[in-house]
Amino acid sequence: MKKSKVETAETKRRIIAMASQEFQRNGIHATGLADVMAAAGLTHGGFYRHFQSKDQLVAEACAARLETFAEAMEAAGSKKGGLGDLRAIIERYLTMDERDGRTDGCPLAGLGSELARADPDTRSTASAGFMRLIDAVAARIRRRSSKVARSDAMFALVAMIGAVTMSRVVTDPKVARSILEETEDHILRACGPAAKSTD
Amino acid sequence: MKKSKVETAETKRRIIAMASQEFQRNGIHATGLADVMAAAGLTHGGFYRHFQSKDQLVAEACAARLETFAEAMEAAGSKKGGLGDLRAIIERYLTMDERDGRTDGCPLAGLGSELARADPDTRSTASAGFMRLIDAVAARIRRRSSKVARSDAMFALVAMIGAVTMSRVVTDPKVARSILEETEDHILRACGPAAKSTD
DNA sequence: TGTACATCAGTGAACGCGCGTTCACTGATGTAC
DNA sequence: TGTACATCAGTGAACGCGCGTTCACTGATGTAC
Repeated sequence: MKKSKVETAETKRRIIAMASQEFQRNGIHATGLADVMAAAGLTHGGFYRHFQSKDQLVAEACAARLETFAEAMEAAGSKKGGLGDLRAIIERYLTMDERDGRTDGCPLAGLGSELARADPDTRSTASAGFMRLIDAVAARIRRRSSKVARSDAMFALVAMIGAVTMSRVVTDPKVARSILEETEDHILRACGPAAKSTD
Repeated sequence: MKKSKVETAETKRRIIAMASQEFQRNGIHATGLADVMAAAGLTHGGFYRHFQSKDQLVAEACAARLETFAEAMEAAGSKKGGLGDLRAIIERYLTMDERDGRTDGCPLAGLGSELARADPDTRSTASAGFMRLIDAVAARIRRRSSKVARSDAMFALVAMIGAVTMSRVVTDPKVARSILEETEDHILRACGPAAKSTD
């Protein structure tokens, strides 16, 4: 039962989408290829018509999710017009919906320590996504130089990634919420329009 | 070959120490019990004389490493006398040695996304360790109220955890170093003695 | 203090299971004539 | 346009492997007398 090129591409896209969802929910190591293929409505045997290895799927799923997530961030930050709103981006990231997996979450927070041990391809992909997110955030920070804005954006991102991760580690939802809220306050104070700065 | 109580306790301590090391290096999922037992100089069969399950080992190893790491932080922050030095604590955390596993690393950064999916016991243990680290950092931050100091300390910690995690994801060591250095600058600016604050 | 016995830390083989990967096969599709 | 054939996406069984866990066994220890 050969499929048309369009169908084949659509199937591959669906496998990647399901993989990215399962990895985000259960982690990379804990997600089996059979789980992913079943979620895509296929049997596991067909996997190798589309990918050379699980590692390749991990890299492509990571890239796809970073793409989706970066678009969501850029959209959230552009709603209010002008240079865009830093607060809107941060509020989209630091929510209980993000913590509890009710949004298309950030793979850097969801898979951070697993990505740190992933193969070079996946880490390169994740690095590129990180840089793109930095640019998206930096575009909403007004500073004398773009270098300073990028530095502030990088800091805001690592703080958000750490905050979402720790909000998930912590068992008490109230503590989780306060981690997210306090982080938001601190980032806005450090990087918002009125922040003191070295520029 | 029954062992004395002292020997048994020492063996268990050694298993936990080796486990904490292997988990930190390779991740929880990727570390097998046989690896841990071999590192402790034992065969895998004896594992269940000391633990009920791998989950229990994970919880105890996490607790042990957090204890060690918190002590190292407290010691680093106390060297220079007085209330202690925030900068010394941050400098101990945000180093390439920490990134590359040449120190007794922080399990919150090393295992973050895996801990977020761990069983409740392990997450409770990790939460308690996180709170202890917050206290250690807060003790080096001068603010009008201890509540504000704790809030600043929490923020400094999530930023450091995110920074170390991302410094490991990123493939280029120069980028990794700059993430660590810029994060240090930003935290000192946000939480250091001269920081503007809401208190 | 000396003897007999119960305890139990540690060994190493074995358990069932799920993993990533391979493969012979099927049959609808795209292609060549 | 119609026919014959090569392609290849997807199936489902099978592969070797390592996992967490169990278990019968060993033998040095602690304990009871």
